[in-house]
Amino acid sequence: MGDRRQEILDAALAIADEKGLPSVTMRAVAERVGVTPMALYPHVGDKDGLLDGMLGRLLGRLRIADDGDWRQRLAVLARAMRALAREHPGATSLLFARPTVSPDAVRVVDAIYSALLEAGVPPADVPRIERLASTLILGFAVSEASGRFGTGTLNQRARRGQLPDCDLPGHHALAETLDAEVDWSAEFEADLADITTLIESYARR
Amino acid sequence: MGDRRQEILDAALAIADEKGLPSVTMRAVAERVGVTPMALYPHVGDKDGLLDGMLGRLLGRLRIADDGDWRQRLAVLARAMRALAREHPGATSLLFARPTVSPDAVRVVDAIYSALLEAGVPPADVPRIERLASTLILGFAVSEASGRFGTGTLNQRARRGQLPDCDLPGHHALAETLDAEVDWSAEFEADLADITTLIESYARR
DNA sequence: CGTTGGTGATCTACGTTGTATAGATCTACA
DNA sequence: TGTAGATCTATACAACGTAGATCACCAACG
Repeated sequence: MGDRRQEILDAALAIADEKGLPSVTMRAVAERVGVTPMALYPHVGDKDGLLDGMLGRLLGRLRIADDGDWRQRLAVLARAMRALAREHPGATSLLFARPTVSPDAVRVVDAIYSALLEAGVPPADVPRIERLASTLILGFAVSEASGRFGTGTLNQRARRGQLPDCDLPGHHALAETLDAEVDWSAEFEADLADITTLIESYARR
Repeated sequence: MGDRRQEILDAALAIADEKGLPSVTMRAVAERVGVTPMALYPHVGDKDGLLDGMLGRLLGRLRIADDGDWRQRLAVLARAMRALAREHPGATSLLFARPTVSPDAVRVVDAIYSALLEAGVPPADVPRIERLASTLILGFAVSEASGRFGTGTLNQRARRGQLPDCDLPGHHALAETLDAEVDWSAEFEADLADITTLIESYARR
């Protein structure tokens, strides 16, 4: 029974990957599964249920390492999350759109709790630091996948050309830096390093 | 001409605030403005254009302080962003959903650039730190508005009850901490302080 | 063997959505 | 007075999510 459900969710994810989230309609998913639209309802309940299920399936794919130092575990988890977002850019935007409390999501949160505790963060600070870290990691992944970070050099140039320069002193001062291409993987690693040092600073109290 | 457009966008924002984003339909907005649905099209172009316009109007409301120390300016901007998100929770979810490059958005980015430069962050690091800070601030605002952070104590209890405790060592170890109510304003200020110290650490190189 | 219950898929239909297209109305200037 | 441009309206259509009724199957029991 859960077998069919997985099949449906995977079909929905595939459609989102290929043609974008708006193309994920009950009819399209049904056709892909080889079934009538109404046949989906016993399995996912609802269109919203389908989207929630997609998100759950996404988080379910996250492999949670349980070996190694807390730094390694955190890094592995973060990189896996980003990889997932790049693999499924369409579905990634759901991460900030709906408040999922699926078992898979809780499992991920728990892994971060454990890492923070092992690092030595005071228990009273752990929930907040977890939210900070996951917001940053998820935010990065979603921003990268949804294009919020800008789609490259072209965009940067267009940005500056679009408005009178005199109104944008910051952009003006950074002109040459902004024209350089961004290595997003390097940026992600740098952010991860910043999170790690932040955690270490909390552990030293 | 832009007058009518503003009126339309404000009507759409009002509907989103009152009845949620899914209730923002062309017909509902038109009725609120006192006009036929098709009359909206010359002004917003499209349904997506309407949503983009709503986001732009939101960012346009952000007052950007130009007096005071960079710390103060950053803090004022961040708090204004959060206040805006709490005022318009429905429209806030658009922030991570669509890659807006409106003049207003660029203005905000530029304000952060200026603050970072004044703080003494090396120019090569400024764009990344800006993305880090804005991702965190926006992520917090969106998470709070959309309920991703969990809706309170009830939710935390439900979370732990939902799964076998043995599988969740982190939650188990933090049991009493997780039952405490969260002061979201205090958490936001703490995050803001963490961002500030991070910026200072980059300025010291 | 026939009957029964329950599980899942199907068929049809309805209201709502975004929007293409064509026509109506008003303003301003010659 | 007439004409061009801008703005709103009327009508229509395809696609969407899904309620409701029906139907096919298949194990279990008499």
